[in-house]
Amino acid sequence: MLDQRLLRDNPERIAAQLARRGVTIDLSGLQQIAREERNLEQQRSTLQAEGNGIGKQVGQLIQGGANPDSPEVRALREAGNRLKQQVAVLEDAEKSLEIQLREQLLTLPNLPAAETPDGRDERDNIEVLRWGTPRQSAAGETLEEHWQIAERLGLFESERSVRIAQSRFVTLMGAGARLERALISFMLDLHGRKGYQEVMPPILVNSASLTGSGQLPKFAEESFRCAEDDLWLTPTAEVPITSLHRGEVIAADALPLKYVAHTPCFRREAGSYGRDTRGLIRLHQFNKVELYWFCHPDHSAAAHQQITADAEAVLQALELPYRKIELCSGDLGFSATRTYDLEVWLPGAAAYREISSCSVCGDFQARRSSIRFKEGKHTQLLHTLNGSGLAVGRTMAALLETGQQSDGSVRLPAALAPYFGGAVINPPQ
RNA sequence: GGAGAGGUGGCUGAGUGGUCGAAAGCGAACGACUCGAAAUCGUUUGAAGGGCAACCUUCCGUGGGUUCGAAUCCCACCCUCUCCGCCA
Repeated sequence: MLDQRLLRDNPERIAAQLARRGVTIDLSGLQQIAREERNLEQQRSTLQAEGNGIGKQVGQLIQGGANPDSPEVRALREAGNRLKQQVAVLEDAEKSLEIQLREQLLTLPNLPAAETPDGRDERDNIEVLRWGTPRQSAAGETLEEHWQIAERLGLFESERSVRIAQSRFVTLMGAGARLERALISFMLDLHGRKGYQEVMPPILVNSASLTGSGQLPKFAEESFRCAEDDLWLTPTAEVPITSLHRGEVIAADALPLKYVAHTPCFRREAGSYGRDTRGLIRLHQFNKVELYWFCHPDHSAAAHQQITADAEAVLQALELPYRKIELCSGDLGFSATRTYDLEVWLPGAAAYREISSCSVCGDFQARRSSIRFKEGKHTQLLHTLNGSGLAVGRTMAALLETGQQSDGSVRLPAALAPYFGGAVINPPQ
């Protein structure tokens, strides 16, 4: 959520920044509301001060022995009543403006950081670097896509999963299930050694949590919902982790708080009919290991570099070639001010695919969730960052395509062997 | 699901309808003592909004109500805890 003071004083600046995202909006109406609200607040508080004075007078008179029914006291009581009515009217008007204002502010995305390059959509994103040598098919060699490999090796069931749930769900089987588990443990351990505290949060989250991290109110159609209970299946661990400290004031010297969590993530993938229908790339339920920082505003830019490096470290340890993309202003997610995407090379598909997104959200989520820190006497909003480290299913896809051998087996990176219990997946006998 | 108890500041925990934003303790900050530290003593220490200085308003789970005045009384809701039942 954006700062109301900035809205009152300088809506042009907000509009200019939102324009970089491709959001054109006239904020003069909102500014009016914000100013009118402040105006009412001032009037109301003056009247309340008057009323408090009357209350105090009455109290003193009665304690001093005055008759509660004396004309003097009665006159004061009547004055108090009149004030109370006036205050009630102002209060109602003020409250309705406040609600309007908040409702509308909650639908506005975050402002892009100064460093974020301008652009309209993903075509304007900037490639920052490439790591590793992408595997290309040798002469006469055909590289399979991961779902072909997985089917051949019996790593998952897709058709039977439709029976269990519906399309876009898979059941990992045998070595496939074991590899998923190995990857989760491997990632958690790797990040744990770098100072991230491991957490396993609820994956059903309430509306307040989704609002706090920015998924509501605008993106309700992206999440699965248990309507009876005001609970939703979390689309990312970013949601429960943000709310882990919702409403708190944290001591400055406790920052940064760094968390890593593995959770299943649930997304409706509305509007992606027909895309990535096979395999592990786009599912309603997938595993993800998420990195999350609560940090001091002065350190968030550096933290963004670090959290991205921590995600890259997983790809490097798994020997998976990737490239790092900086998103342009038009391609940023709702809550982000600046984002790096990591795209892993899929040799079978001969394409880079997103496997991690590392964003700094400034105070946007902190304001929605009221998460502050205290430094000396001052309490102020902190900054939040999140990054996938990594999306597990897509990691498996990359490993299968990268490690595929001409004999039909798949070779896994050495780092994974202790977790998986071997470095090769062989075809079934 | 049934019965009971309770929700107060960073934490623990008092609170009779009338200077209660709230005792006390802990924690924290500063100062004194000390070569330094501990201990001790003293002072300070909640948040949001508005003016941005004095100051004003609001906030004791949430929302209503009674009253000149509510942390305190009334109503509804939410949540937590304990016991029982059920259950991995």
